[in-house]
Amino acid sequence: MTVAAEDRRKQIIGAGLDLLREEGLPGLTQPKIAKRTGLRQSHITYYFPTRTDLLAAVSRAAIDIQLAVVAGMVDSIKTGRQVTALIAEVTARHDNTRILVALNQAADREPAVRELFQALNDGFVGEIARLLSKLGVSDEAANVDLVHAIFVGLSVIDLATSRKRGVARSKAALEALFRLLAVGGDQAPAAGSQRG
Amino acid sequence: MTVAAEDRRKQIIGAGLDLLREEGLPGLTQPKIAKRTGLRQSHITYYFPTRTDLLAAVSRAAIDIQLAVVAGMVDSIKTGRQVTALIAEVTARHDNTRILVALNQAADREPAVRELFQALNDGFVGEIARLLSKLGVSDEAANVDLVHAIFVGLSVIDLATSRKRGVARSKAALEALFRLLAVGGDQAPAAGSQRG
DNA sequence: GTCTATAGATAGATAGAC
DNA sequence: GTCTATCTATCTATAGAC
Repeated sequence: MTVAAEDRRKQIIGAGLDLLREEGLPGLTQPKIAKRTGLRQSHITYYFPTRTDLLAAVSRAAIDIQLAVVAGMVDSIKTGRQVTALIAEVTARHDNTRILVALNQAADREPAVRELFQALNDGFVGEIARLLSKLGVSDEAANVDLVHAIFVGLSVIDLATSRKRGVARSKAALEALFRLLAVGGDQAPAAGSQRG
Repeated sequence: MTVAAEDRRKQIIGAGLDLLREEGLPGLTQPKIAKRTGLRQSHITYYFPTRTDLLAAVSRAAIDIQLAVVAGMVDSIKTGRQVTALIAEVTARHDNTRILVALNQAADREPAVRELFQALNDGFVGEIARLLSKLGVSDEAANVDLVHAIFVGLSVIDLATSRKRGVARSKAALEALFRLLAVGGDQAPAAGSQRG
């Protein structure tokens, strides 16, 4: 495999990621990738013989991006006051959510992607545990799964909803959760905890 | 519009719902509906001239079902002890989640469905408020949105994940949530609250 | 008003030229 | 090994028969 070929593979995957961001899984087609990369349609088949191959390659890249997003999010959080605003902002990034939903959908249909998706979930869980530790909240499994679920749920709901103040509403829900976690986690209700 | 025509419309919508349950949005095609109903493909176009018409009709029916599921769930809950097991069970119904995800995806692309989706969310929110009241938990907006997002998040994660004990894990997260809500909600930590 | 046959668009994959 | 032209499958929509 030459250097040029490897470049083209990256090009194809990059175009595929952009399509997932803009249109979700149904947008990931050979003709659309061909148009964006300047390659011919049948050329995509050459580098990725079957649709499953293409999907797996793009999914791998998408998962890396998702994990980088969440890792960056956790890294940038220094105090408990920032956490809800930062997560709420990410739940409102529809391009990011479309990738998440596309991966989810692909995993539901393609066993190959399903296995990859496990890695994404495990990575998410690890990062969230790191976040909770940072905030001084117990990182027991149930707490981690709660934060994971609310992140996914808020993202998905926001994608399909055009309600006003969507981000503010997500932020309020996140504040409610983290307030509860702080109170319940160390059994010492903080008298001055901010109320949404 | 004759009675027979109305029957066929219902048949078509019914077949469409089954396809959403089994394959999600990409499964909703005229040929597949035709096969299941015994009608010809072009017949589907006759009753629903464009794909958007068909999608809107099926979405309407799907939303009714989703609301009925959640209303039934809330109705059947008598005590706080049941709530986590019941919700966890619903989050593991993949056919139900596929409809939810399909609606979400359709709403992201089709303005017509997007509007309908608002009704689903409003209905969800109303039912969850009713549930929280029933349980003696404050039904303030943030709490309702919190439970809503957790429900959606757990459902979506479970759909694409083949982890062992998925339901048990969802149940543990829900138990943690409702324990926190009960404690934080009425400011009176119940000493004997069960731990997951 | 109801239905059939056919057209038109778009997808993924193959055979074979260079 | 790389690329082009072509083929088959699948989906939606239309024109027109009954």
